[in-house]
Amino acid sequence: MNLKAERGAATRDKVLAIATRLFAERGYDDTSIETVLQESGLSRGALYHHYAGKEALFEAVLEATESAVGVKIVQAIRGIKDPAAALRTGVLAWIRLAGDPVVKRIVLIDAPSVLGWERWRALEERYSFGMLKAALGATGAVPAEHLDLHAHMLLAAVNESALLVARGGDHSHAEAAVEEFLRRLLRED
Amino acid sequence: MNLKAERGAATRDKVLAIATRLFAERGYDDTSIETVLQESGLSRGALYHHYAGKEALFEAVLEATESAVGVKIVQAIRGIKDPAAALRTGVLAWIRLAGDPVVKRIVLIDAPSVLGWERWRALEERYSFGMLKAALGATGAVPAEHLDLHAHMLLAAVNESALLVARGGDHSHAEAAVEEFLRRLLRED
DNA sequence: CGGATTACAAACCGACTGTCGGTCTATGAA
DNA sequence: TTCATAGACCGACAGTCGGTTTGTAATCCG
Repeated sequence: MNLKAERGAATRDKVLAIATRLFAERGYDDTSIETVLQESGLSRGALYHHYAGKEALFEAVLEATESAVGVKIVQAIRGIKDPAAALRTGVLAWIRLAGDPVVKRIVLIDAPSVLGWERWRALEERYSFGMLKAALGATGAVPAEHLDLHAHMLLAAVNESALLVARGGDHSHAEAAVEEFLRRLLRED
Repeated sequence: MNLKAERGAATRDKVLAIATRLFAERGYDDTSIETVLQESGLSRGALYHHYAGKEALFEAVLEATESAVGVKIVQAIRGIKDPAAALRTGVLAWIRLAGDPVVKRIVLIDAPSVLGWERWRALEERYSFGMLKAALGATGAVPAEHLDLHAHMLLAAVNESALLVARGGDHSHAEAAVEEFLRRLLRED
């Protein structure tokens, strides 16, 4: 189980990379399996052998993207002791990452409607949301009974500003606004 | 130009009502024009005569929904003098309205990916966002240079909690959390 | 070696969106 | 009253797309 498995994995990776690019460029709806097939030189049968369908392919793309983003955010806050500082740093890192058109389109725009809100939420729980909730909880600035909801609202707020930045807003101005927003939420100053 | 125009308007309204229900129940992708035709008893040609395509039909549905929501929110805050109270009341009203599956699915989930983020934003500007920005500005609690971004973040946060409630969360608990969130943002207490 | 499994190929199917030529009828001017 | 026009509506059709099925070659393993 070596040569075959490796070939399969290589094919999956190739399709994943191409699909990621296409989904990011054109969005889910306007990306046809046909195009993925053409650009990868693969046959229908091969693709459907590795992925159950278009939606499953998108889910794999989403998962890979979220995972990559998660790793970068962890790197950004590594070594920061003060919980509030870690939260602020992580949030700003996330905003910069979400500026990437790939992240923007796949994670923030298409994911909820393609997977359905429920499944999207479950996936977010394992990535951005999970991290943010932990970081927010560590600051102790929010009453425990509201932690979950506040984390959700904060993430949504941060995602929105990330989209605004990606749309072409003033980067540093947006970051300043987010920092102010955070200060108010944590009742700092 | 009376009988004809009326017939046309009646047909448009009928299609709009049926499409609204179907889009809300099944989502944009899983709603076929075919089904809309069946349920309305209309022909393909007739529908495409009134609406340029599936996307245009969705946009009309979205616009009608947003408009109806806007009217209800205006009613809810009518007569309230204190800006902060008006903001709080409007936000809570919006959360309750967004609990409606129709609003949830059409406005909050499908709209961004169907219209594309840009066009969705432009439409929101004329409805929920516009109102919220005005209300937030009236409180004077947020520095002018951050008003726009704070309004965006606040709306996103509120929308998220609306989705959480619609998903089956504790209604009153969520409202309490949102009120707490708002107090912090406005630096009240 | 030989059956089982895996990777891939290609023809094919049903469903769907959008187009196009055409019909019917209300309207308003001649 | 007549008649040209325009808007409402019809249904066949083409093209595309997602997904299925059947088939083949290579690899793995007992």
